Amino acid sequence: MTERKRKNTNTRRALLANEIAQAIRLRAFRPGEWLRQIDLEERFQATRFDVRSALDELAVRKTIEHVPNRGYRVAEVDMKTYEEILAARIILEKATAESVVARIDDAAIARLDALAAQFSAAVTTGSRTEQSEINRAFHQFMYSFCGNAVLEEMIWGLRDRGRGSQITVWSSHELLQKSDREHYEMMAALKARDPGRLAALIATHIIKGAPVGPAPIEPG
Amino acid sequence: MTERKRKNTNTRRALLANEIAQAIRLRAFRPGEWLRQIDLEERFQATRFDVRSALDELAVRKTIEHVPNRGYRVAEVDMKTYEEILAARIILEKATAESVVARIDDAAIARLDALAAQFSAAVTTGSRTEQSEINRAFHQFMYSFCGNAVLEEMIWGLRDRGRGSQITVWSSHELLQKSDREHYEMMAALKARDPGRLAALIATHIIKGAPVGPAPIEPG
DNA sequence: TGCAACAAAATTGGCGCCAATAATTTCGCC
DNA sequence: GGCGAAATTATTGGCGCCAATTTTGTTGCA
Repeated sequence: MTERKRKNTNTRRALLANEIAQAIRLRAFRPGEWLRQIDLEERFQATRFDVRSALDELAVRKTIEHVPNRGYRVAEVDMKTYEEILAARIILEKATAESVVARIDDAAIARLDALAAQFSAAVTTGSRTEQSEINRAFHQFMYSFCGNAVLEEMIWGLRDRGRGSQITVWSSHELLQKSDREHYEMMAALKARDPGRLAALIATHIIKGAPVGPAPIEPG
Repeated sequence: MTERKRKNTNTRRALLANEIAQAIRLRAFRPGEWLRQIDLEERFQATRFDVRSALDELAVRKTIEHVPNRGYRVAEVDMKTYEEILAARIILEKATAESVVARIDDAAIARLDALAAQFSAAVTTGSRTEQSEINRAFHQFMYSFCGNAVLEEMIWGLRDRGRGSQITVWSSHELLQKSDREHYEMMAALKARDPGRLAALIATHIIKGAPVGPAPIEPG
């Protein structure tokens, strides 16, 4: 009766899908770029069948887009959808504040402090992808205390989808520093056990991290 | 320049996936039941390949579950996950209240009134699936005015996932009547342009529609 | 020189076959 | 007669092949 464990998500397909998803996250493939199956099977040492399965999965997850008889390309999200994604993220991520404050313990707060410090360091010395990964780790660890796996999953799905926009996440060094500062403000709210303040900070963090105003130009 | 339309979601796969999803929604296949590929290709007159593609898609959407070398079965959501889904639904559906109130027009309110009346009728005369479909139509139409397609999509994804639980949605006739009454209370809040009240009603509607207390026993 | 039609190459995508694995039945032994 | 092991059957799943389609390149004509 104790043997209902093996809920194995299909090993190979999901594995490759995540590899490709990560490559997209790291901007190895840029929004709008075509993903040729032949290139992928060579790059990831996979069979054509696995590549196609993985691409199908990513298409369902809206990470990429499928055009019949043309292939798959990294999803480009238009401005309207991007704003919808941000609005949805604000709703979901704000909603974690209360339970995160309630459940997080001192050890976890210490670990978050360390991650915030890591981000501070990366702001000056690290590469763009390092900054991104540390930032991700910070928020992922914080949200993991909300006690709702379904919610978490949706948040990360949305964050991934948002990458497909033209908006550069930290378009200037000032914004990067602002993000850095806000991390510490969140830590303060956490330590003060103030969920309302944390929620407010999360909202501005999401909005300010991606400025809607002057859209930076992306060279083709 | 006007020809960037054909974002054709893969026709056949998605079509079959939705057919199967609907069958699951209508309880033609019950949670935990195995979906044999041979049966499906006969039932839906599709090739084995299409069946498998559709099943993969549904597995990514968490409507069904894939067990390697065993096949696909309708997802069974455990109690913990079910509560997480409800919590997430409350967050998302409440969040629509403000913009729905702001955007909905009188014609739409009239149409919603009609749907509420249809549901009232179905409470006494209709079948369980009729009730379910009308209820779905009511909420779908209402939420369609929130102006955020991403949000809507997530809401319907969660509602579908929730079907996999052991909980019977309207476990008694009283709960069905309660749902009916609440629809009219929502209409009143809409007409009064009171988003706060609407949000509160949505929350209780979700909680009360699926009682957590006395879990009804399902014969194996 | 520009444009259109045609030909060649490259890429995607449907599908059927058969090996691998699990479920079921049968058979033999205790 | 009950239990376990081996054989049989059923089902899934990996994969390669080739047709359909699109893109690129070329040629001929105005």
